[in-house]
Amino acid sequence: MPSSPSPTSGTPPISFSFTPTTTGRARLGRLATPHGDIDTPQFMPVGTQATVKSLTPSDLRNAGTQIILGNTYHLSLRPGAERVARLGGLHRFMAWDGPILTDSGGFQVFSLAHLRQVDDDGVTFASHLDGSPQRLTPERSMEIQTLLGSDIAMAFDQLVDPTLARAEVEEAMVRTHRWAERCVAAHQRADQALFGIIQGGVDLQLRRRSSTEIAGLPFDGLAVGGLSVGESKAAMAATLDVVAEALGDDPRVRYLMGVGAPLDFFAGVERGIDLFDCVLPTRVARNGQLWTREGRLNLRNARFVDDAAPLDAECPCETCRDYSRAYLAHLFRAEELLAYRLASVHNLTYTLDLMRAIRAALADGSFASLRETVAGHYERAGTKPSKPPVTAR
RNA sequence: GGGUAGGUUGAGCAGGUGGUGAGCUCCGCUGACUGUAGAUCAGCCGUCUUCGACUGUGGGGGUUCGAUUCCCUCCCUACCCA
Repeated sequence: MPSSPSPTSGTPPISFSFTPTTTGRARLGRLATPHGDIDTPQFMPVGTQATVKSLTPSDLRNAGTQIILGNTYHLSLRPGAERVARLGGLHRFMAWDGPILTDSGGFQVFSLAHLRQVDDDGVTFASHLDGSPQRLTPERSMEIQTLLGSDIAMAFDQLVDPTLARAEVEEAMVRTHRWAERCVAAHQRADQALFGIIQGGVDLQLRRRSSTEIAGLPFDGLAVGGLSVGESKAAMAATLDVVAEALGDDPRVRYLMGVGAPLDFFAGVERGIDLFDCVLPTRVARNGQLWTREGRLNLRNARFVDDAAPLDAECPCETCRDYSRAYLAHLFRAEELLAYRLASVHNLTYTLDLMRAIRAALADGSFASLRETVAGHYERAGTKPSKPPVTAR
């Protein structure tokens, strides 16, 4: 059956090389793409609609971004994949000349569950913009991603709530496998990589099976999907362990989709994950939550209105270099647009610096102590007191 | 001086022509956010000993079993006329 040849003929669109480390299954690597190289482990900011919200490509570069994400579903609705292609492709359209990975629309099967119907051939969405029917199939998803011209395309998958009955999780997984074969068959471009996605919820048997199935296809990279959707940290870790075990010494790059909380990086990296993406750093930034070496700060809190200190004294970003917490607190209260940019610049810089620190720690064997340090930051301000004591100042 | 419309919990408003005014929107306080329908959402937002109780409709007085509502008077605001 899927003994089809590699979708690429001649030189592969990407190449990945890595060296193992002394830290669990963690590895240090380098991923070469048509638009540049990426150090791994690496974090990819999410730019769903051809923009990482509130940031320019130059902001992204300054924060240390090496690769970003775009989205099939959103861009096909607006402005339209064919239009993007006519305008020179996604890189040119959004003026980002670094690598781009496009998601397949699979996540919207989950996040827009109330707006779609799934069948074995594909998914019909009621557009969240105007309600018009929109059909997404593995073939159309491949076509859209080709039109967008990303460096890395993702297979079209179905993810489900892992707490559903096993039969439902399995059904979505099996469907994902069939779609994966169709994506491989439909994917034509030689200069675009294609990653497969492992599903199976938090059922370890299903995950093992899915890992083997997806790894059996000629994908350029392997992704773990369907996690960080509400399951426990322990369940995510156990699932990643099983996947890592099943993949064995498979040399392809490994991508954990949708994970981006500081401590989650450590859990992924030590289980062999090379790539992460997440909306979390940028989304929470826009909502006033800043990640710092003092933990999570909610800049909307009254305690910051007179705070002349920078967000994070050790952070090199523009926000921390030039502005005070009091100023940011003011911007958030006044709903000034600059708040969103300055906050996003910081959280992204923080996140990418953390990934860099993780790579350095892997290189010198200090991963465990780095994790302890970061955990300390978030234990203080990150854990929510169930009932805060009456505070007197 | 005369007239009109008003004075409701920080602000702005609903409501209320005799029988529970704590209802809304801002502001404010707190929390959430993990392949982005979210620069969004949720809770709280008079006081207290907070599964309840109390106070409160500009001030004062009157009628009434009962007044935010009716009557008298005073004060304040906006506008109109002198």
